[in-house]
Amino acid sequence: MSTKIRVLLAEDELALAQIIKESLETRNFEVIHGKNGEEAFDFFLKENPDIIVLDVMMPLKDGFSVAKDVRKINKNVPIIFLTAKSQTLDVVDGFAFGGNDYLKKPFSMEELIVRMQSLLGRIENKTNDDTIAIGNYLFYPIKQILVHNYKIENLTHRETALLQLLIENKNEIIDREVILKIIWNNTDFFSGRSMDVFITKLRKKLILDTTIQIINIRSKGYKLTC
Amino acid sequence: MSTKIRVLLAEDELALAQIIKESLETRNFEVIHGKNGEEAFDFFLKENPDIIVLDVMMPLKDGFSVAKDVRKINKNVPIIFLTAKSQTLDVVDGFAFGGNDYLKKPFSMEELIVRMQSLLGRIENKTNDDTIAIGNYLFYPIKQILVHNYKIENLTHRETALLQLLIENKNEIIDREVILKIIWNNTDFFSGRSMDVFITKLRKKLILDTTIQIINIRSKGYKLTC
DNA sequence: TAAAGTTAACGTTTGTTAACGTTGATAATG
DNA sequence: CATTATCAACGTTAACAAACGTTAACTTTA
Repeated sequence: MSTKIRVLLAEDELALAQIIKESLETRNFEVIHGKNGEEAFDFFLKENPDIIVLDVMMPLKDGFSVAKDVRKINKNVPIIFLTAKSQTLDVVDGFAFGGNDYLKKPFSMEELIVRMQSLLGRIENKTNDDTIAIGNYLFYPIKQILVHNYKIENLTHRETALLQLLIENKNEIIDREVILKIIWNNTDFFSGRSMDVFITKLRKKLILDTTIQIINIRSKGYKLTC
Repeated sequence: MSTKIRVLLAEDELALAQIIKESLETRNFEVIHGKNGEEAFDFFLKENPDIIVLDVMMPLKDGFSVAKDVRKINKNVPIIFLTAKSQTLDVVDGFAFGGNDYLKKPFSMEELIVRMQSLLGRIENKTNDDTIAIGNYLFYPIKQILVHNYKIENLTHRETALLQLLIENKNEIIDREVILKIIWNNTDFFSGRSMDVFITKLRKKLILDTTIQIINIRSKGYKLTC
């Protein structure tokens, strides 16, 4: 199972396609580019991408039509439409043809990535218990290791326990006291200092994906986001 | 913060309604059942559901009519129509009345659930606290950052809380006292001074889009506009 | 006796307090 | 009636203390 997410991008404006492709590649997506609807559909059949981004207006075969044919074969792969028209009708049509989201041009890369991650997120995080995906790391609590791009980083027991607690409560604040009670079984001053040290250690070991952050909420606790 | 998703189901065929209700409940949805259009609309007003599933043909008030009235009050809640007729015309009408998707009877529960999840996923991402567009900034309350043109600006917890409150009440005045009570849990003189400081900090961090303004209404409170 | 975890020391960040400047509404004055 | 005085509300900056981050020395554990 490769960690890179494979994106099929169907876009006839080559300059735009290039920009999107490069932006996505810097974020560790693999991008397959079809220059028109037919080519895109061919690539879909051959490459089995994880997510599809379709321009609506394209030569040979429009985006809606591609989506319709894709859905005959695969009901799950997320589809995002890019549309220059802003009419509601288009948007509605997109959903009717099996799209999951749409973006009006012009759009920012941030927006596209957010939407993609949202659609992927629902599928992605269903990995099993002894492997947890976190950003573009894989975390194996039982083995006490973090894997990034096939490179293994060993974790100690305390590091593992702390990271697991943070991941189990991803995007939520965990009170300092709660962490201390669970992992150190003790909320005194020195345990607090110790926790700080381990937070530092984890931040260092997670530095290869900058989207992962362990955020401190002063006087409350910590929150892991990605 | 993952409370049950609340579904309003409007369906006059009681046997079918019961099947849908039970299926959804086993999947951890909470279901409110209206036996006709009027009852359904009443429930909508009282219960503020997360998603609405409307049979089109119902006594007293049909599904389209319910959708039309719902949309007067709430433009975001996803609406799915159930229709026995298979004409495209109906479908188009459904979208015209503000529906987001439709299912032809007979349909499988799997299909209904997939459609529901698809719509909920999208909405979650728009209204949910993950990403909020504000002017040409993107605000990520969970990550405590503001992004402008790919440039990241870190926010502290207080800054995040205050900005989120302002954005949630965009274009409306929030009373000083309300802000102080919610964020500082305290309305004394010093908290007031502290709030002033944070208003200044936010204004500075939002300076890259001059259309965004935090306006003071003397002796009342603040209003964020953009 | 290495490796893991804790303690200690010190640097950095965050939120509060304080001091003072600016603005706007109302009242007093010529 | 226009001008000025006054005062409270708000804005801005900086100083400060507490919380947190980081590094390294030290102690414990397997």
